[in-house]
Amino acid sequence: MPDRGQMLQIGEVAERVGLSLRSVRFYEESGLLTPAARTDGGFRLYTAEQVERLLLIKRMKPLGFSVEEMRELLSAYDTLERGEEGEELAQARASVALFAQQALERCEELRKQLARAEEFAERLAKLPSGASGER
Amino acid sequence: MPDRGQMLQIGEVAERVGLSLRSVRFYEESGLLTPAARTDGGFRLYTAEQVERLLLIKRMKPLGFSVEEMRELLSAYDTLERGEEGEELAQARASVALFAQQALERCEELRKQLARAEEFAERLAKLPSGASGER
DNA sequence: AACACTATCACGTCGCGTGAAAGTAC
DNA sequence: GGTACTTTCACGCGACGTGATAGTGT
Repeated sequence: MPDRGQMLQIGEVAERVGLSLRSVRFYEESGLLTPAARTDGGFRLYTAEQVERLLLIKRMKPLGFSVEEMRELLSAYDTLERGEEGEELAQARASVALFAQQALERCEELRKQLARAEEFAERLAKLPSGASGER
Repeated sequence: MPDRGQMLQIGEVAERVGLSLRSVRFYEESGLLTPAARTDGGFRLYTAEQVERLLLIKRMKPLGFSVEEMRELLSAYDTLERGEEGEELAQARASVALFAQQALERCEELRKQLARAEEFAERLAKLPSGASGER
C-alpha cells in the first residue's frame, strides 16, 4: 500500500501525462487502469507506475488501436511483467507479438499519411501568392 | 451541363477515390460538394472535377481538419479558382494562408506522433523474446 | 467560509457504420 | 424480370467534450 503522500490526484496526473480529466476517467471506465486508491472523500489517487501506464496508453493512441485492443495488450503486458508461467505466458507472448506486427504496419500507414499530408500542405502554401495559374 | 455519359454514379466515384458511399453522402450533407446532376430516378451524378474535389478532401483528412474547416477552406479555394476580385479575393487568400500555416503545424505534430509510435512499436517488437529483464 | 479541486450522472458531438425498406437501371 | 446499384430515413458507435450539481480538501 503506497503512501498517499507519494500519490497524485487526477488533475496532476492529467497535466503530467497530457490528457484531459475526462480521458483519464474514460480509460478507467473502459478498464485500462484503476486508481491505486481513493481518499476518504472519494478522490482518485494514482501511483507513479500508473502515470507510466497512462503515458504508455497515450503513446499507443497514434497507432489507432481501439480501447478494447489496448485493454488486451495491456493485459498481456501485465501478464509478462508479473512473471506468469506456462499457458498464460505463451498466450501473452503471442498476443504481444501480434500487436507488435500490427503496430509496425500502422507505422507504415502513418508514414504514408504524413507524406500525403506534407504534399498537400506544401501545395497549399504555394497557392496564395499567385492563384490563377494553378491546375 | 455535362453529358451524363461522362459522369459517374456514387459507387464508381467512391471506389476511385477510396471513400465509402456513406462518406461521400456525408460530405454532401456537410456542404462540401453537391453532385453536378441527378438521373431522372434520383441517382447522384458526378463530374471528373468533383472526383478531384473528393480526392482533395481525402488528402486533407490526415491533417485532422474538421468538416467545417474543410468547408471553409474549399470555399476559399473556390473563390480563388473562380478569379474573384477585391475584398473577396483578399479574404480568400488570407483564409488559405491561415490554413496553410495550420497544415504545416499539423504536419509537425504528425511527425512527432509517428516518432513516438515508431519507438513504441520497436519496444513492443523487442519484448516477447525475453520478458523479465524489462523496465 | 472561500476557493480550487474533484465526484457522479447524463446528454452532446463528430465522422461516419450499418441496417431497413424501397426504388432505379439495364 | 432478375440483379446490381442506388435512394432516404434513422439508429448506433467510439472516444471523448461539456455542463450541471454537489461533495472534498486546506
